[in-house]
Order: sequence, then structure tokens, then C-alpha cells
Amino acid sequence: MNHWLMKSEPDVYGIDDLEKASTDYWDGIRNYQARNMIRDQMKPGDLAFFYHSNTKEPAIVGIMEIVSEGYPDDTAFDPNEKYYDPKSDPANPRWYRVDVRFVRKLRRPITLRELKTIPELADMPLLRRGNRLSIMPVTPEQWHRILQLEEQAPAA
DNA sequence: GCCAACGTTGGC
DNA sequence: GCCAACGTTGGC
Repeated sequence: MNHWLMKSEPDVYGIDDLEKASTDYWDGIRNYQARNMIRDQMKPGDLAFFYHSNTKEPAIVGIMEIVSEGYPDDTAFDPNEKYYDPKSDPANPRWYRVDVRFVRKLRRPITLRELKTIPELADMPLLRRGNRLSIMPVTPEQWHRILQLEEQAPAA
């Protein structure tokens, strides 16, 4: 089983939206590296952290489960969609999405600020300068370390 | 709102 | 295939 971290802007789609929906599409991925992970590596049963980006206090806020294989993101074919891409051909789709299911919120948000203070997490792409991947793999060690943080009072 | 970093586009 | 211009991401 693989672990992931997936970013979303809470103003657009936050953990509360997923909780309400229970299961939803994770669509709008328009980056090749992220696309490849969705299409080739994500499997039902994988777990992912839900990360709030581009907000006052960026943080990991919850856990979700991947519940589908990657499959073509048909929002790319619809001119009325925000993420319409005229170059994605339905016969040879360029973009993919997965379905995700709400598992739970974390007891407390684990902020980016706090993550930066943990030496074992320094290798996470999330914490590396200039990295803008919206979906990234998380090692089992990193996953468990972050869940340990959840049990502790915030360090900072 | 600013701006660094980085991906994409398109002229040549 | 190079690379400048442009657009986007996302922390601050």
C-alpha cells in the first residue's frame, strides 16, 4: 500500500467539503508528474493526507482513502469547466483523476510550520524549496512520524 | 499583494 | 532544440 499527500486550497475544496461528500473526485490535476502518479501508481486502498495549501496556516488536516484506479478526467473535455484543456483528446486522454473517500480529520491540524521542525521529514518534497507538486508520495516512515505528531501537543 | 521557483509555450 | 516570455503555484 502506498501513502500520499494531496494539496487543495480550502477556499476551493477543503476537508469539510470532502467530509460532506464522503466520496468525491480528485480532479483538475494538470501537471504531468502528478498525472503519472495518479495514473500509474495510485491504487484503491492507498491512504493520503489531505493538505490545505495557499491559506493562512498551511497544514495537513485529514486522511482520505483512494478508492479507484486512475481514470480519464473528463473535466478536461468540457469547455465550460475551469480545467478545460482543448489539447486533451477523449480518444487519448491527457489528464487523469481518482476517486477518494473521507476517512477522518486529524485531531489537530499539523501545520507546515511544525512539519519543518521535524528532522525526519526534511526529505519530503513538501518541505523542499520551490517544490510545487500537488500530489506527492509519502514514505511509511514519514506517514507514521506525522501521525505521532498528531498525538502530541503542538511544538510551536 | 509580493515574489521566487518552476513549468509551459512558441518563435526562431 | 534553444531559450525568452509568460503563467501558475503557494509560502510569506
